[in-house]
Amino acid sequence: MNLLEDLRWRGLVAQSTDEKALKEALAQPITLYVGFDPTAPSLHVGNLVVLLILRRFQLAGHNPIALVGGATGLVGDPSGKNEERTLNTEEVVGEWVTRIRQQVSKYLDFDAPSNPARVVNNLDWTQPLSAIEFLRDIGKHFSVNQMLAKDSVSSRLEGGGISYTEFSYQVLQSLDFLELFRRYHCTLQLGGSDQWGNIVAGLDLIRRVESGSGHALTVPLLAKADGTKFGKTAGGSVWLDPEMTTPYAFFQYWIATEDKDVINFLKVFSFLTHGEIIELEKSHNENPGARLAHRALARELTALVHSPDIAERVEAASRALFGQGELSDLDEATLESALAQLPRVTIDSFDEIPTWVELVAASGVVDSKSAARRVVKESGAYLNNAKIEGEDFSPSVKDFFFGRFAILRKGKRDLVAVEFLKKP
RNA sequence: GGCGGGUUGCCCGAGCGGCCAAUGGGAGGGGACUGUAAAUCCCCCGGCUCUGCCUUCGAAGGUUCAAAUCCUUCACCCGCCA
Repeated sequence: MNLLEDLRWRGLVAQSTDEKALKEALAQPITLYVGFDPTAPSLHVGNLVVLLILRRFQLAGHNPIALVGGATGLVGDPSGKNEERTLNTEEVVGEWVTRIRQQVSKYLDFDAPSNPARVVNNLDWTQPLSAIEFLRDIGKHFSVNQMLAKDSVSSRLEGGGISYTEFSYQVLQSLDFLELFRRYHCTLQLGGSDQWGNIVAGLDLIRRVESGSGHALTVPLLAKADGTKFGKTAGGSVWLDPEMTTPYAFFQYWIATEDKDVINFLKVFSFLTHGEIIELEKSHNENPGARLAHRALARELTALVHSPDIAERVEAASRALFGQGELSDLDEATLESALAQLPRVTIDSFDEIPTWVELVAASGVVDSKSAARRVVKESGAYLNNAKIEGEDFSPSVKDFFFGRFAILRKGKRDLVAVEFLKKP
């Protein structure tokens, strides 16, 4: 099965330019790129879809380029947005560029002998351009009529309006494609399906300026089976940065995937073979309660995004803490390493142990003490897996395993470690 | 430039001098049932030193015993006319 067929099997093809031509082009190694605009300090799981496809292309022998939008990030892409975005400062965007550059690098191989990856920043060729050059050399090739017809623009004209800044975004992105075509003979751009217009605009520019041709391939915007947004939790996005979403929380996010989505997600995100996925699908259909597919998904992705080592630790923690067994049966080392994955609060004395409410509020698992109190009132508060009652309940010394650890739980799956640490 | 309409809690959206921390829906949270799933049902959903107090209804002032509700100025949005 070739790459394109594999992508189709995984449900990763939304639209492409002439399929036959693309297929033929892919018979030889080509150079392709995907752009990531720095709109946050980290990429999130939604960005992972396209990023992993880039990786799939590299594994299939093609030359991947990850473009970090140091320039476009300063302007703002109107695609898929119904409102003008507020601009971030150059310093902030610059900082994000650095971080995302590193992040993206993790998924690509820069030492591949025949097809090493590249990371580029479009600020490099956009910055030196003067306004006059931009208007004369680039702008001249764009028809405003066509620009206005683009979905991203026309929907905004009907709705909240659009600034000249965002209106110009497609020109900048087209320029990127042209530049990469010139520098590296990059002939394919991948992106989410909302990027179609921008990508095709780039192809037009390449045709006009260089009489060259290239291809476009877009990926469906990933949605959950129930139609809600993918990649969001109560706390916001699921980030790739371990400082922003801990590996444990990341693992938990995947393990809590709805049944209806789990096989699809394995196809989209995992590098498991078709055979392995079909096998998991079978076992999942026969015995969904065993959650084998969920576990595989969570393990694969945590290993990929964080590391196999971290994935193993986090999974062990998950098993220990959610296992059928008694917490008191765990040995100290197992418990300690499991708890290391959780949000934690420390106490330095057993004389006046804070209340359950105070501890949970301090952990950040709830937004306020009121919220924590509510949980107690609604009988969702647990200490070491036993339900507690009363807003002023405090753990006592005997509740600490090995004199060191107690585990608070809010609801079904939010755990907090309380650790006793002697004052130095 | 003129005339009119709007800005409410995470989102949508009622309220139009006291009974308003503010109807309703969605999102979110807890419980029951399960499998750390879905569906369903019940409950909750500004904060705190919690029978009370504090801060919220675009911003700042003002009227009043009392304002999200009235007045003034400012900002932004949306219509219609020029």
